Amino acid sequence: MSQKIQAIRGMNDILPEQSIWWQWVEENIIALASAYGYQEIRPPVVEKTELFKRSIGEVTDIVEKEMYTFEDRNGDSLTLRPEGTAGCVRAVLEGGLIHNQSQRLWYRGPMFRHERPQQGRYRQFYQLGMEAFGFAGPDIDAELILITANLWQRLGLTSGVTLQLNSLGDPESRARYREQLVAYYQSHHAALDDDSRRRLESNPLRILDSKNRQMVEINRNAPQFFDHLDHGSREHFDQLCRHLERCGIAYEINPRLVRGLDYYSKTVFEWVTDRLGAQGTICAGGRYDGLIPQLGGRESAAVGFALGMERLILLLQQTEEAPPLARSPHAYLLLLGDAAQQQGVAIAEKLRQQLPRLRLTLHCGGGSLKSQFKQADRRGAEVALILGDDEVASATIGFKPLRERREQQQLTMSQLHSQLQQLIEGEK
RNA sequence: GUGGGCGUAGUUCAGUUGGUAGAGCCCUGGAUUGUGAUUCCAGUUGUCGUGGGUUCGAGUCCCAUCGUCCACCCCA
Repeated sequence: MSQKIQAIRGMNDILPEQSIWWQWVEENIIALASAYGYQEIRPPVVEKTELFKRSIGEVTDIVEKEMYTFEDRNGDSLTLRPEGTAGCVRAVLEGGLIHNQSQRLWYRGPMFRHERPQQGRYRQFYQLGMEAFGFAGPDIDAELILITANLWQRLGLTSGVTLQLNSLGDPESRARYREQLVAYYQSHHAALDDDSRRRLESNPLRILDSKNRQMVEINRNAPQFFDHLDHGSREHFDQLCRHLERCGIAYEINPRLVRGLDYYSKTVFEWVTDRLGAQGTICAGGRYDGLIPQLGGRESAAVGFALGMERLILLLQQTEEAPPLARSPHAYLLLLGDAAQQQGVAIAEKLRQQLPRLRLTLHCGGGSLKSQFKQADRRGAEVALILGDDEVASATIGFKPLRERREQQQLTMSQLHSQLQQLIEGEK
């Protein structure tokens, strides 16, 4: 036997036991998206490397060491997308979708980052994102947050997640604040840990978010961003809070909430949980008005979020008592004897043609009736349909309910048709 | 990139101071020659992650390597 080939580290198979959960979550998201008037957009998984460098920021960890970058045959540098917003903005500009008009869009799909895998973090991971273009006010910020809150509700996630909010201000006030912060930390340089000294160069705002206990004291006395917020951003933020309050959405203001990606400004938010180990953020987003001109478009407002599918599903699996119901077959057709085996495929196909919504599994491969019944039961079928020599001779089919106490019946084909129809209409 | 835990059947795991590799579940067949989910009986399943070393003898001890999980960094 030759060597087994394994999947790549951090890139997992979603097996049927798991895909039930994925389908359930995705069905809810799709329903919500259309309920709020968002349309799906599907940009490619690969883009020019330059796109991510320009949008995410040259000096971020993602761009510096986590991207799957390779050279195409013609020498272009290409990259597997590490996040969804950049490609989405590129597509929207290229397609002319935000030329003098607004758009509400959503996307889903795999993202790639070369990081060490751990709980809730993988090299190929799935994000679901929503982006709104051309809306400058806090109403749309509120709408996006409400969509996520609505999603948790539909998924039965009534506790364990909290909403954190912050404002990063406009670029000018953020730059001013950044200067003050750098000055503050430089005056306490000796007290900083190694990570914080490094962040002082790369992303000083991140120091505020340090997990190191040693940093708690020094961070407490650091200048507060809220004191440096420009009037417009302050007003925007206050109105967002009022909207959320009127909708009964609880939130916490977290002045240390900073986004890793360069393009954010004004509103930022995160949904966090303490039930997933080190990966507490299941959904994060914010406003990025500056990104579109950065990618060559005309000045335009933009706001969006992304949620991590694996993290959300992990959390749901810890919270829900039972997995969502699988779409088990309505009927399982058992075949016994040569005559039945010869006709089985055609009979099953005819039933599916007549009843398009019927979920019918055909027993393939023969075996004893007993073992065929076992299969029917294990697949979760509502009824077993029995076709043997007797049935072929009398042009009937045996109909045995497996989930309720009812006698087995011998039915003609037209009786079978109406029984199956009842079964289909009987669900939900 | 850094640190720690763990690798034994499809799966969950046991395996004594080093002495011929086990159990539950799953699966297959039978008890019932055409009736599942309960019960009883029988049966299949292994490069003990891989390579090397110590030893009369290694799943067990040592070294290396790979994989995996968790954490740091960073992020959804």
